[in-house]
Amino acid sequence: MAVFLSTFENKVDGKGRVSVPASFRAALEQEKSTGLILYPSFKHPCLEGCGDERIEQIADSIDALDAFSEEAENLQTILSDSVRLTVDGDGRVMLPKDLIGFAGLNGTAMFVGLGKGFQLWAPDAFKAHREAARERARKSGATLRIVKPGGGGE
Amino acid sequence: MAVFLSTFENKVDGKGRVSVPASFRAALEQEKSTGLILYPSFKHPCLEGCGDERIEQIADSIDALDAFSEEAENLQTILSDSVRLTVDGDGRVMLPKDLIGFAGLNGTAMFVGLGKGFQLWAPDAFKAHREAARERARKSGATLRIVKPGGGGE
DNA sequence: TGGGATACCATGGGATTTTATGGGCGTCAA
DNA sequence: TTGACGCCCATAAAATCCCATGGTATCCCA
Repeated sequence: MAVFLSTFENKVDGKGRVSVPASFRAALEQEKSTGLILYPSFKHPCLEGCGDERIEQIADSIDALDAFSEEAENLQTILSDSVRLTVDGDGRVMLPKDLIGFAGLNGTAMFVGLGKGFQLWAPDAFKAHREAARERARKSGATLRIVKPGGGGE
Repeated sequence: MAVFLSTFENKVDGKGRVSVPASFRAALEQEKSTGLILYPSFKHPCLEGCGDERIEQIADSIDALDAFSEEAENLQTILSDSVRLTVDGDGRVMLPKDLIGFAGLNGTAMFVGLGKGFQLWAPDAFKAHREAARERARKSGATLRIVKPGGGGE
């Protein structure tokens, strides 16, 4: 199965183009995605990315709901905020201006692999986010040590 | 499968013409639609749009209902109010005046991708609607998880 | 094991093609 | 004849393609 791993820092040029990391392209091809999907994250100032598969699943799921229900409308916002980008011959995509704005990208973007999907962050925002996550991990790690003494700590 | 994604803002000229977004045209062609279908939404001040395939599904669904029920009669108005528009050589359609009036279009129209179909909104009305929907979507994160169990993504 | 050759990748800058949009002209019907 | 509508053309902006370059990792062979 295709997996997005590691973190890559690539440049966003004046035209809004970024190189998609080679390993991400390989993962996309493996799930037969001709392009990739991006949409603004609900939780963070970053973009969520994935292959075609996931969007089609979402579209199908919405279709299964009562067509005019509020629930369907909520989910539809994902679709209306999504963009489908095609990877050009050089392995790059063009980021729409509004998404660049949403994520605060300014010349550089970080591709963060999350397994079945990935995220796109502005470097500073990502570092802050990562620090916070590590901090939380460290604290919960302390809790774990208390629960299981004798385990190897950090 | 054809999927309508993203949101586009195009101009409606004095003749009532609008360019259909290129990616929407591609989706329509993919499902071999000779044109596109529009009908007034009965929930919102906007127009609902789709391709041939979708309208046939809707017709079938209505047909499956009890023929003389009130529900069936209500839904049948979708079909009687529908218009089929042909896309001209430049990728545009002509919006009938009554539909322009219904959606309150005034020089600009927003094409909103919703997966199997799409909507046409006046910009101001759409922005208000989108804000409300996003807010609800944010609060109903649990619902999103139900859509794709085992899937993830935050 | 070292050094050179090679392939791949990220990136920059044009050139080319697609889109969106405005306007004009002819046809058909009221 | 007048307006509505279909078709064609022109244009500016934007997206897409194509090629060139430099750097880095990989491979191969001595």
